[in-house]
Amino acid sequence: MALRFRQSEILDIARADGRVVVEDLAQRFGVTLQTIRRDLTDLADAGMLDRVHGGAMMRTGVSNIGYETRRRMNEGAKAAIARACAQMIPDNSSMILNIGTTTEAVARELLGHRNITVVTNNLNVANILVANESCDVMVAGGGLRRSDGGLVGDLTTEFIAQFKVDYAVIGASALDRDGDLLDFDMAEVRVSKAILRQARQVFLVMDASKLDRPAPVRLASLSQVDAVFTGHALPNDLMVKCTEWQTAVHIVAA
Amino acid sequence: MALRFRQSEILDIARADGRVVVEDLAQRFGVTLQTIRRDLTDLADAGMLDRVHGGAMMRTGVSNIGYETRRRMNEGAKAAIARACAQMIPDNSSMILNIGTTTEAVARELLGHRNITVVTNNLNVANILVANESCDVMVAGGGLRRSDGGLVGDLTTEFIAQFKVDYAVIGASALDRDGDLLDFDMAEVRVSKAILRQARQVFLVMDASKLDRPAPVRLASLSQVDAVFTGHALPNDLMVKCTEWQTAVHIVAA
DNA sequence: GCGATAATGTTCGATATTGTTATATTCACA
DNA sequence: TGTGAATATAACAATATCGAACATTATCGC
Repeated sequence: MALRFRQSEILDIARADGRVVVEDLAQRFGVTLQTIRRDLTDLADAGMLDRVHGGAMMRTGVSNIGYETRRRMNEGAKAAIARACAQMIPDNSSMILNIGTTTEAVARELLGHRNITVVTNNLNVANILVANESCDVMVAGGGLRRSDGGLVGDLTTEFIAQFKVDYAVIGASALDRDGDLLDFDMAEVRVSKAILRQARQVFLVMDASKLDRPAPVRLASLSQVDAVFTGHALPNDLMVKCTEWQTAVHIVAA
Repeated sequence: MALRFRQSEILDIARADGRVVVEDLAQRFGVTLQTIRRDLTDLADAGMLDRVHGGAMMRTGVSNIGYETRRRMNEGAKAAIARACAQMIPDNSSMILNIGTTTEAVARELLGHRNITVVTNNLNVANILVANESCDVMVAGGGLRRSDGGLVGDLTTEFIAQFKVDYAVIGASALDRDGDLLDFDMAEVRVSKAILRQARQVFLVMDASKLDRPAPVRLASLSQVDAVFTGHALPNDLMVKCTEWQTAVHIVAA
């Protein structure tokens, strides 16, 4: 998009004040409200501003918004998947929960469990489980990623290595046709690998949106997973492999 | 959700003060109570605030009556102390913040600092500083204490030992006449001792209620502290000792 | 100058926000 | 546990803002 003269000035003002008001701009530039609105919609479409009623504002920390959107996505399905997974986890057991909005849903479903120990590198999981008095929460140390409340890094990996738990409940960004679990971030994957090593049983929770989409880093194979909880059936060839691998597949209706 | 102007300001205020009051906001923005309530409900629905009777507060996760009471105690004084302390901490520096409602107040005052690294064993501090995009947050791993969001235990101590920072900002439960800092919990004290070892300068923040009351575990001596920020003057004999020890004492008016 | 194209202005129905009022809830205190 | 005050919710009316369609004006290449 070729920035018009006025538009680039609007951006300057927005950067300085954090926000702009349609009425003010119209007056300042001596044009009609409609013209300013057109400018703002253009700028918003180009992703340089967030349009709001009456004006526009600088982009709010992309992080939170993106995370909120992801959290809302498939909310019902995630809750159902999480419930199915939580039902397989008995009281008086220990587990690790990693990063991901679906594992957070599992944490919510664990609020009623008694006498459990949860190790997590997800700050949101910790915040959720504070409400369960009968749950020991161990927070893994590490650098806080503000996009999703994840704790990642070598220190996190080392921390995880100190535990040995009954269950690992993990999410993944993607699952490809070969049955490989994929993710976007190297540091996060290192932590997740450590989690797999430290758990006697591994549960994968994953909503349907994760099926067959690309992500660069390989985390593990479905063969290393004891049970998958997901919303839609897996492709047939994968189902066959799962049988070979003795990986239980739980398809959960929302 | 597209945040309205007012809503994003409300969020800023909430982040700075930890909470907002419907009546105050209505007055400040010159709108009716109903409008503010609608804003707060929206923000709460979006998961950015927790709605409470009469207003809203930042989500702490830690919802504990005792903790809330402590946090409210001396609120104004704590904020003033925290501000004085934060002013001594420059941009581009690293620091450790430990457990305590006063250190949390310091975290709020650090929301405007640029390019800082904060290591903390306090989940609330981490939750607060998520809002500062220009702040690297390292969360120390360990067992989560739900009474105050503190992370404690040997793992926490080990984690802390891996850092070396410019400043330690610590709170203490009590300060006795000899200038000894005291606390209630052994595990927490071990962590705090580790924090002292890993910092080049030590700041103690403490509201007046901590003066001269009993607590069983000795954490350190004022002589190990570089500067104290507190609300009321220390007893005379202690002031003399502080001069000997070259411990700066900043008395902050609320 | 002329036609084509882009930018702006004008108008108006649709939508979003706020205020107002009446009615429920919740809280603090006895 | 009950009571009054404070606070919250819901419904509706009054404004303000928006977006689209079309008319008008400016700009550009020829």
